[in-house]
Amino acid sequence: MEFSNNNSIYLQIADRLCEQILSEEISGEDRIPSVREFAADIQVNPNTVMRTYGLLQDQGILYNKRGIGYFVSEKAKQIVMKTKKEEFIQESLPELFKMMDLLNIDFNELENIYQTSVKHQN
Amino acid sequence: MEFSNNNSIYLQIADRLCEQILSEEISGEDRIPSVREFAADIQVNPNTVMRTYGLLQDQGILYNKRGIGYFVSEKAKQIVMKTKKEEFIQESLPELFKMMDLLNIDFNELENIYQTSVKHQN
Amino acid sequence: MEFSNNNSIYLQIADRLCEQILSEEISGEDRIPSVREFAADIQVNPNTVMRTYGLLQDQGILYNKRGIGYFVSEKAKQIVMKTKKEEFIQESLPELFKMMDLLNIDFNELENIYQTSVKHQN
Amino acid sequence: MEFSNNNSIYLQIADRLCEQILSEEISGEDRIPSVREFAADIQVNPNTVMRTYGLLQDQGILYNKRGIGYFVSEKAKQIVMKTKKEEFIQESLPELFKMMDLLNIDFNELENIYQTSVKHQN
DNA sequence: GTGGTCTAGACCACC
DNA sequence: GTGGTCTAGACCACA
Repeated sequence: MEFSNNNSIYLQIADRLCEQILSEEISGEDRIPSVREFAADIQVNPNTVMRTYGLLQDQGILYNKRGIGYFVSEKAKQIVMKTKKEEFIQESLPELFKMMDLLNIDFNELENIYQTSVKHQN
Repeated sequence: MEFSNNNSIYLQIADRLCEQILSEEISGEDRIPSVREFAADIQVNPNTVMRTYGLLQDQGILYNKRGIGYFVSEKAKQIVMKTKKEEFIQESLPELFKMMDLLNIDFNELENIYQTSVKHQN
Repeated sequence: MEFSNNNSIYLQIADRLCEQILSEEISGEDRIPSVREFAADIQVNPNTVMRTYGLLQDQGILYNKRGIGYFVSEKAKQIVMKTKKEEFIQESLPELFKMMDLLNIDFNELENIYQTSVKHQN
Repeated sequence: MEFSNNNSIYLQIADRLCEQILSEEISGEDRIPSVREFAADIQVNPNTVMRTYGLLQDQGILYNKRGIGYFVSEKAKQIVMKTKKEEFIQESLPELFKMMDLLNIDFNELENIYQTSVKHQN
């Protein structure tokens, strides 16, 4: 796994897990890899993974069975959905719209780019 | 001037100057405040302002007349426009579309939010 | 390490690192000393070393692994070579030839000085 | 007149005057423009020109007749020649040869470039 | 441990 | 007055 330099690694890992939960690649009650295993897998310091798991646990997205491992909680998708949506609407979008204004990009142009990008996904 | 904690101060200052260039509050060949003056103005250490000015100079947005001060370069707006637009299209937009996909937000919904936010600006 | 007064310290450090890269004392993927370590080593403030590392990172000569340290990038030698060679041919040489002209030094004389200086290196 | 950012302006002016003396564009006992006149001519602060004249006066290249102006001294060319030649051989050349070594440029290559540049002057 | 940022204060060359 | 550099020391997030 590759990491950008803008964001801290443990947050990038968290984001990736959240995406997998949203897209249901992993879902309620699945066991996720152990800290060490995951760390080895993505070539990262175990402390870093620990930090990710801790964060997601605090948010109720993961839970821990002592001695066994970490699991995706039943409400995980719901929580992630809510959190991300709030963040998206209240933080990302306003910034985005402001940028569009400064760059003189109107909504039609945005729609064009969107249609194009959707086609490319097929 | 107030600063958020997510981003370093010197970058926030840079962003602010770029916005002023885009909105033509300051434009080609204008002299901008001296390092010390600006620093006092926004209650920040001169070194921090120096860092901002240096960064923008490296990007060709500002230039320096020795012993006189910093000036907005003729092509400043053009450079800022290009840089920010690339960043927007290659980084912000893909993330936006990905997020819309994951959060099940379709384009109509986005447009609604956009229209609302535009109204609020007036 | 000793520093001349003509040039700023952080640039002299950068030059030294570049020379070591050219002469392959340090090469692709090597880790270089941490900011603090290097600073202590050459008796200079950490900020000054930080500035050097930052500069070389901007040029693609160094890169950073978060929390681990700075490394010489794979293409470092290539980049340094290209940069320095351009600088040499487009700036140093024209000045050299102009100076030779003004000082009435012909090419044979230059060659003599060169041969002498080469001998002294052995 | 345009100035580079690497060197202080007053030194660039001094260099230019020295070149004109070496090439005999201006020579022994010529009167050179007054500080104000020259400053206006090259669009520079009079203090800066003052500094140049002062420097060259200290080196015996210019002399001043009070109330009349600055003049090129009789031995000007001789002095400039000696000073520049020493500087050239003891400072510029060693640095140049070191660079050639690091960049793997041998003397033949240098000669080729020289021949080419000489042709282009004709 | 690593880098990154910021402050405070100093000194210098230069215009 | 201007920028430019450097030091000392602090604090923080991160691996």
